[in-house]
Amino acid sequence: MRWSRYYIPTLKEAPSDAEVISHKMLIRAGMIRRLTAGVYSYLPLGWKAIRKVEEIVRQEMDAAGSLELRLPAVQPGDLWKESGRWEQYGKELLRFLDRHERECCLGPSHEEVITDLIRGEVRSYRRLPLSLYQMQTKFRDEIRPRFGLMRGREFIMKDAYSFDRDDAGADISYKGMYEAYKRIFSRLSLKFKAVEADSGSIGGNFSHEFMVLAQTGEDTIVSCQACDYAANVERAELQPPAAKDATVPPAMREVSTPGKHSVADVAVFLGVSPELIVKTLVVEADGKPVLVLVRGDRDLNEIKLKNYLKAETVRLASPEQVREWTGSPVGFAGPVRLELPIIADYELLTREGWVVGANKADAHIVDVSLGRDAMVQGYADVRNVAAGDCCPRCRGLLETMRGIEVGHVFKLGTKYSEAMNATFVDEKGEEQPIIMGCYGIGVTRVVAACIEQNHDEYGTIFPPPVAPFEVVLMNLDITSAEVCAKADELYTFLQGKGLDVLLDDREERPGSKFKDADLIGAPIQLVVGAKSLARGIVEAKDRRTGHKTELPVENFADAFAVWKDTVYAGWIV
RNA sequence: CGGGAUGUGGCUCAGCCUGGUGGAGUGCAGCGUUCGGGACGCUGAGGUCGAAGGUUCAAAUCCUUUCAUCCCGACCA
Repeated sequence: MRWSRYYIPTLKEAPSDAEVISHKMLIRAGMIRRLTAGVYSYLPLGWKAIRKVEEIVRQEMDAAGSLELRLPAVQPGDLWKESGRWEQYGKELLRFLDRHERECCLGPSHEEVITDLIRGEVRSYRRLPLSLYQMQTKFRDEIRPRFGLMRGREFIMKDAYSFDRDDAGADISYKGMYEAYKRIFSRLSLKFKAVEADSGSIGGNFSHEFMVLAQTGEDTIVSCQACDYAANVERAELQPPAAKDATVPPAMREVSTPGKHSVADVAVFLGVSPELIVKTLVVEADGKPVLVLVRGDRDLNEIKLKNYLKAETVRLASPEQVREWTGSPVGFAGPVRLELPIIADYELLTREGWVVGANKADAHIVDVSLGRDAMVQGYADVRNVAAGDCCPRCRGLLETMRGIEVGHVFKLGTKYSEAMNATFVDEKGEEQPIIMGCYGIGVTRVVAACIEQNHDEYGTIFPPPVAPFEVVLMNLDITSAEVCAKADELYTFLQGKGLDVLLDDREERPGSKFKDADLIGAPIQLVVGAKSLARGIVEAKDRRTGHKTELPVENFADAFAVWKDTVYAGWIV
């Protein structure tokens, strides 16, 4: 491709509403433009990167035996009522009425549609197992879309679905997809980790997320330094404590803590460590109050709590509810003398003598023994894992890191097949529900994740498999017939080698060409100019390392081949 | 949905407090000088100052409403 004929509207400055690096870079490099909140146009360069990701995904899905198809984006509300998600999904489901006032939605995922398709077609065990996938635009009306392609309301996703006769078959399908995902993200040169995850509203009982490691990731993941345990912090478990300090404190007593309603304030005011304070969280579980106790320096994990309580909805109570239920403003709730269900985190078993809220304004109680002074109904694992905790598998040390969720594999089981009556007839002639799995990859998010993981102050640095152009070939002297001839010759040569080459033949000064080449992130830059040509060389730059090499014009083919291999080898993760 | 902020040429922003002929940089078009890490000079095009209403002799500026966008939080696959 000749740059003069291509369209890459690069910008010196990023729009002020772009927060994260990938968002800024995608816009500055002329790859995307925003239409409205969370909705972007993919410009030629951006679309080219997306297509490269799609192609790798497609190759690996095909290799894993999945069959590509294409399902509708417009879906009837009735189908979603059958699965129960019409009510469950909430406002994130983009709904509308058609001209006949029929309820419709734009698909945020396609479990319903694919289950509907299969239940009408697959009737016999002889047709199973079956695996189908598609690349499609998904619609999720996020409360707060942000970070460019990272969390949009409209985005491209690869979603695959497996259908099996039994659990053993479903396990094989799941494992197959898990392995395919590992190959995909490795081929994309991403540093990633597969972690155990909560399965959320899609349903099912077991899932793994594929996380691209990056500081700007929206998810926190924990991993064990000793074994291969890794999990989303939403899911990561903690074992009950092994040891317990049974030292009983002296009688509890109330102390005045005027205006000190945060753990940090109370700790400073009383001169104690936050680890000695019990944080009492007032929670509304299915409309009813529950007190949840965690150590002052810990965070409540609402998903664990929800699972423990077997509740439909769990949320922190409003300040009004806190006042009504505990008789005190937010910040002074406590477990002493309160007739509400109380759940405490396991960690609170390790010692006694806590500082707790007194259920009245400006007062706390010290030397509290939860066993003696409060009515704790149950101890459970309800807090977030933090760095320094013990691995639930091997008791090794856990560490935390940030990740961008780019893929998710679920074992759905029979959630949808039972709700929607998708069955097959087995060898014995008996009707059985199909066992399902579903597997997603956020294609557009992968592009953003690539940039989050690979960039510098000058622009994006694309891994070769994702780069819209692998080589930018700069012609610095377009008025020189000699330079043009050589540039064109190299251009043809490189294309002949199967490389995606962008020949910068624009009427621009060299400085602009260098800046633009850095910005769009091609892993290889080649420079042809009158000066270098006079010396018989072509300048080559490895975009990732910044190293420059001089390749001889004579015998360029061999020198380039060797050099290119070393550049690409540097990308292997 | 709660809290905070911002809407002024394509982009980044000043002007608003204290009302009186709408600005700069960048980008764009033309000409000239330049030409290996975003050159310089001159000329030019481009704005219903987010929208509506109000106050006023006069509104980008003050008031009200509204829409949009962003940030924090809550919510959530």
